[in-house]
Amino acid sequence: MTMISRPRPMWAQVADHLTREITAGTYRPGDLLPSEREMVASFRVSTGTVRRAVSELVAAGLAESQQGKGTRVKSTPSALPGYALERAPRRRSDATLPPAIEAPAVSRTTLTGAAGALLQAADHDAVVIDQMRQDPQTGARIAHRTYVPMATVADVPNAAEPMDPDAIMDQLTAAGLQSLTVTEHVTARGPLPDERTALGMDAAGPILITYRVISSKGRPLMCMELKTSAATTLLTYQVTPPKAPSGRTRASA
Amino acid sequence: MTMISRPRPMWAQVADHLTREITAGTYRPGDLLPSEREMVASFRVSTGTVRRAVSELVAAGLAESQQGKGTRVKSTPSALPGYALERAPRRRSDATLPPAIEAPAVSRTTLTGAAGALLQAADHDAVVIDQMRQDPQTGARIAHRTYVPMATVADVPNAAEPMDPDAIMDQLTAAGLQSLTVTEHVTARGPLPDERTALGMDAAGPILITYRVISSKGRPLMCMELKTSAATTLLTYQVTPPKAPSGRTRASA
DNA sequence: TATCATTTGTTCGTATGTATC
DNA sequence: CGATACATACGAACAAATGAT
Repeated sequence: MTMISRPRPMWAQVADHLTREITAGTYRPGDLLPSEREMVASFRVSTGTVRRAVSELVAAGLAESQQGKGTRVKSTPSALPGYALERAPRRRSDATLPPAIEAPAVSRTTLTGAAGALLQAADHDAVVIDQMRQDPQTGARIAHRTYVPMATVADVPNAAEPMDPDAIMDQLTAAGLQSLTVTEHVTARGPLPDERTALGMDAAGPILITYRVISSKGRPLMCMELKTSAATTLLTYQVTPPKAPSGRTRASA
Repeated sequence: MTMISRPRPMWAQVADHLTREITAGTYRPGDLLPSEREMVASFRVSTGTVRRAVSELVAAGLAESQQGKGTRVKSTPSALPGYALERAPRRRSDATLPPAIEAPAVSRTTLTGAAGALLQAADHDAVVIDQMRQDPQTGARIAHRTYVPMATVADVPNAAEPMDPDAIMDQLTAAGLQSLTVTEHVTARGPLPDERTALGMDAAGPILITYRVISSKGRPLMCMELKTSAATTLLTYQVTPPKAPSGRTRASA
């Protein structure tokens, strides 16, 4: 049982508590959360408070409610959506990131969810490097996280050290890894209460998440995750027009 | 005053009503919406119902609430966020869209919000072509909309007719427009209640929105908007690794 | 500075509807 | 059919921020 104190809204505290229990594995994917009535009893709060907390989890993609059945922990928290819409981008221009406002924090975790799926290394261990960044002009914050699987650390010793995102490619090629490809995935979801505070999101609204995966000959080497408030950030891609429209003037669908 | 019947949840009906009044101009950007108490009185519903409705508008980016002041209509509904994060994509692969499941609907509106800003033609008139698409495998729905400003219609007569997105580039080059560039913008926000039904979103969660702008020599010609449920769709971009890392091995930040 | 009315934010408790098993 | 669980709706009270008096 976790203590519930005053200043932070009680619905947020309940949501935090459930989030911790889910990420800690107390409730495993597919499990049913306690029913609303049970939580009302155990947390000693009203139904509205519990409903608000659960709806935050659902908005964040951690759980799924269904009338008559219950609220179930999502099979893979923040997993990848089923339908992949591939876009056709081309031109290169330096991927500029705003400056860091904190020292990088290095830790180690087990790969789960989207990062695990994209790195094809679910349940494997990885080094994660967290660094908060902020655009001086607009104040927009970006939570930057790099996942480096242990297999990559073995091949590229420097990879586990915090470095500028632009310098990573150089390190990989210096380590002899060839034919590097980069794929970027974009998705969005509602923020968890603690993500909202970390990103300094005053208003409501979802967060944009991009995963940039660097692979060598089809083997994923590392993954860089970018979380920003969708309300303050616009992702922009330069795209090539379909190559030289020679003769194929396709008709309407 | 709009009639409020039963089957659709009352909070959704109130949200729909407010959305119509905002888009119709009854409440202009910057205006305060009626206070919760006033709406409770005028709609004859409870405070909770009004709060739910208003929170939907806020999540969709149409309005902004502030304690002690009121709820204000956002300066530009679904406007562009301030901070632009430019990514560095490269490789081309055909931008595949799932098949259409409805006949295209053509209408005409005034450009506002993000589309108006991106086309640099706010408050100008444009032809809009709506077409719902659906992926057969996953059932993911995509609301596809093309904005063709009247200025472009004048130069490219066929542009105002529904056609396959891939064929548009051909039409533009056939009309003599040169050095075409394509820029794609990605953002996300909470869905309006009617968008949620249109996209068949059962669960909660935000929608991903991409704007693909085609320009000729810096002049925006048209804009294609794509709205999908973020829970079911993953946007994917192929990106070029920074060109030939010759010697510049940048150190950490 | 202090007070007050207004407005949104939070929390409570209850009742009813509806899907699931 | 009944039990369970979430969804909707109601009404009340107090807290906290705001702006004017």
